[in-house]
Amino acid sequence: MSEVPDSYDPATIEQTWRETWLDSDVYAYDDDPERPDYVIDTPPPYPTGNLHIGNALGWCYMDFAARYRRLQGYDVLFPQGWDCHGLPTEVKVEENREIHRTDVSREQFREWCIEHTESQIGAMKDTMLTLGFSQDWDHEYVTMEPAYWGETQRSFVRMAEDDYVYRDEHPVNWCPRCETAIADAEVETEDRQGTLYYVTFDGVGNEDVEIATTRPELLAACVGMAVDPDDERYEGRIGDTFEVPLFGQEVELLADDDVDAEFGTGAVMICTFGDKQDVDWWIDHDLDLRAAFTEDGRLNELAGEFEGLAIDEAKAEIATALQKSGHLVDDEPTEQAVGCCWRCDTPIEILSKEQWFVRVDQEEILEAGREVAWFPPHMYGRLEDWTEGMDWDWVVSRQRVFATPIPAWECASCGHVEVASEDDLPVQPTSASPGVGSCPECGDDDWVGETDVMDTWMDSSISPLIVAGWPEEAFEPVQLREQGHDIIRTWAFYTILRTAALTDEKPWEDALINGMVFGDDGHKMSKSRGNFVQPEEVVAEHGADAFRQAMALGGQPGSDIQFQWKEVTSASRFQTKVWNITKFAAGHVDEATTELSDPAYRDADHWILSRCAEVADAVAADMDEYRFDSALRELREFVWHDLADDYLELVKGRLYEGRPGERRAAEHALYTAVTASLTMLSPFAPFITEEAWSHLPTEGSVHASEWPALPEVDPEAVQRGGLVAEIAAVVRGWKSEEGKPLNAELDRIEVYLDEERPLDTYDLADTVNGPVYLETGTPNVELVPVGVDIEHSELGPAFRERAGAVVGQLEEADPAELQAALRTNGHVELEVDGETVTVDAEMFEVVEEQRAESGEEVVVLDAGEVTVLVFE
RNA sequence: GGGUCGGUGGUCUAGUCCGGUUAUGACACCUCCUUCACACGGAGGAAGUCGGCAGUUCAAAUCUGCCCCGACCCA
Repeated sequence: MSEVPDSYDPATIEQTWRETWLDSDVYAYDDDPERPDYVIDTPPPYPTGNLHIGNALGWCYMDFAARYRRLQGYDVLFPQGWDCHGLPTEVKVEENREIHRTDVSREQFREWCIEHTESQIGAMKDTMLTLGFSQDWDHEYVTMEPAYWGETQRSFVRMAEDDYVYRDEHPVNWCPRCETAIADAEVETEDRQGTLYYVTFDGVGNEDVEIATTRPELLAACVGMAVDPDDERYEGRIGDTFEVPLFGQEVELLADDDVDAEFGTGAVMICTFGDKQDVDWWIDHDLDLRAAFTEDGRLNELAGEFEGLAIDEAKAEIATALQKSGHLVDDEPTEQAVGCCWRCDTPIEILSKEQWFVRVDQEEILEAGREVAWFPPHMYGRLEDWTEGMDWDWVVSRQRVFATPIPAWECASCGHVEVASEDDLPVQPTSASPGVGSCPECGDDDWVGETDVMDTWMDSSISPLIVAGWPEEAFEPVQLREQGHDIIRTWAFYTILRTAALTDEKPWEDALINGMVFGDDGHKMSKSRGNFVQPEEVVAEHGADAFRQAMALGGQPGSDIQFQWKEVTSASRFQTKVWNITKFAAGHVDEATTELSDPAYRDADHWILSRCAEVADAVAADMDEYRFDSALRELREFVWHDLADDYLELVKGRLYEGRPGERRAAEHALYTAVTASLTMLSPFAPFITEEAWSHLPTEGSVHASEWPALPEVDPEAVQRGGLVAEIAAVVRGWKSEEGKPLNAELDRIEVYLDEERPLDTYDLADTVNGPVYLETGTPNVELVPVGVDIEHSELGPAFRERAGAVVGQLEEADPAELQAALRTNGHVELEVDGETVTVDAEMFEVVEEQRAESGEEVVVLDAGEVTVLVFE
């Protein structure tokens, strides 16, 4: 406890707590067998050096959950990993050092990549600390370290033993710029403007046929032609032979249902390979393989005079040549969907290559996926759609350097492929030999180490296993995975696949999916649009707590949210409120307050404590469902209106000049409500709540406190307290309307209750600033019936189709007459459509307005179930 | 072309699953109020065809169908 400064300055206070927390163990995972675990499979981000606002949203969600679970008594493990391997770093290093990766040794190149990555990690970690995320940094993992990638290798070895991993030649997606195979998930379809060429294929002993293609550069790889079997234009032509223009190979016309007769001329050429469709036809019709492209996207010797041309050049030159030779009939612009490399946007090719694959067992993945609780639930659909649409196995080998080495060797003598044993790991097969010694097939010992490395997703897709202590410890699903919906088809998909393959388990209990963060104008953030916001900018302006609150309130988790500066403004104002409440409370409570036994609570105290208990339950229910938006809204509502506006105003009198027993009870209730509020707010605003906590007679950190569990209180007292609060609010509202200061003195007020109740007027008198008299019975006022209040749920079902007419009659009738009839008969009778209907008392209420009788110097106020007379 | 999610005062958002007071709150705007935690406050006000059209129902922001618009995913 100490003097509370008048204003709260996030910049200095947040920095102080950041440092304090780093040196403490408030966020440490204790591995305590007494408490239930709450383990988060934190995303290991790619070390770009910049934690953007979209990342920040996901980490806010995890941090809210982690902090909430700690308060609930869980032993929380919130680790942080870094997914280091991959192409972007290789490219960056090549750029920075002005080299090509093949200019230096693999070892040297890896070294430089590691060096580069380390500095990027530092920058992102700083942002995480700035934003107040509560990871346990003793549980940090870095995938480029042998300790990690050795486990990636182990997972590979085990999956090879279980026949999930195999090596084979198969057509794969190939990025000619990155010069590596890539998986389906790494191919993004882009709509591009292309040209559709109409090309004549000369018939060999029969009529010519015209085909349509967007890719004349593939003519050298043409191995067939196809039409729809039902296409009458080609009736009787199936089996005819044609000569491929310019290149001369002869191909046959096939019939296949998959040909779209509407497209172009209805005839297409089949090449190895233009797209996945070509691969299907190639397999179905058992065609030749004519590979016309090199790995760097040029035509090879099959293309004759066009050899060495890049794809774009080849397209243009071959089109020109077709025109000269008279084979180009026509061309027209067309829209086409082009598969591109998601890292570099280069259109991909399909090459047939010897590669390593992971078998995709769709049913196994879906089964595990269904066992996970998805938040929101429809996100499971994304996984299902993607999984069901998978038609190729996952190609996991990459022809790159900075990645986990594939732990395998090929025998130079007999071609036998030897996968490492677990005892060899971690291993660099390019510089070590297999532990097995000589080749088990031929006995030779001339090993060639595998130079291919693994897809980076092979590293990150075992993250839940790693954080859970696999392989030393038997794996059990961890509690939470948080990630964006954009990577369900990759990270979520691969993680479920791998966890099922390696452990036969689902990876997580809950999968919480965040949406994307858009700019203030509702568009995707981009520098060119000028709507780009960095988390650091927001922190500099209003502090991390305000940023975090804005993230929580942007929308419910799962939906895309717009970053709104006004949410930050409003959060900042709320924090001022919290600060002032704390300042006020700190002036009234001390250590003795906390030790008070059996406080002489008055009704207002019972009321606020019971409200607080309700809020604690409601907020916990929201937090359990990851409804951070709704949780924080409820908390703000309570703290601002119930606690500050109503309760504080009610007990000021007692606190400033009450008798000791009653004063101490108010102090105790105030202390209880304020500290409970701080605890509940601490997941959202960890800094200000910690600072506020430290100014109150509390112990330790707010982040080590317990979720409020307030005792049940007498419901009667709560009800009376609520009434007192309402009366105070009504009088306050009236004073304001009259233009009076809120502390304006009143002669007296009279409170009329239906029945005699021991309403606690002590606090009320101080608050309204005048004596309070409790009266029973009817006040000396005029009651003027002014309208009706229809109970639709009673009246509607009773009259069904006539309900509208009945309501109309009731609303038009003179309220005074309705009331008279009701008092005499207990019901009213109305003429509806020439028929007399009876409307019972429970179907409507006559609304009365209370007015002072003429000439009286009194104001009548209506506070729900009571009437208040104010005498000035 | 298929699928998913969304369309609520000027702006953003809750409510929609499970139909029934005056449709929630924030920001901005207007009026009034210095009061011993807070004017970064308090009390009020104005502002909404709940995307459109049909349907179901006594009753629809909420259920059903179709359509329009937007975002994303897939082809």
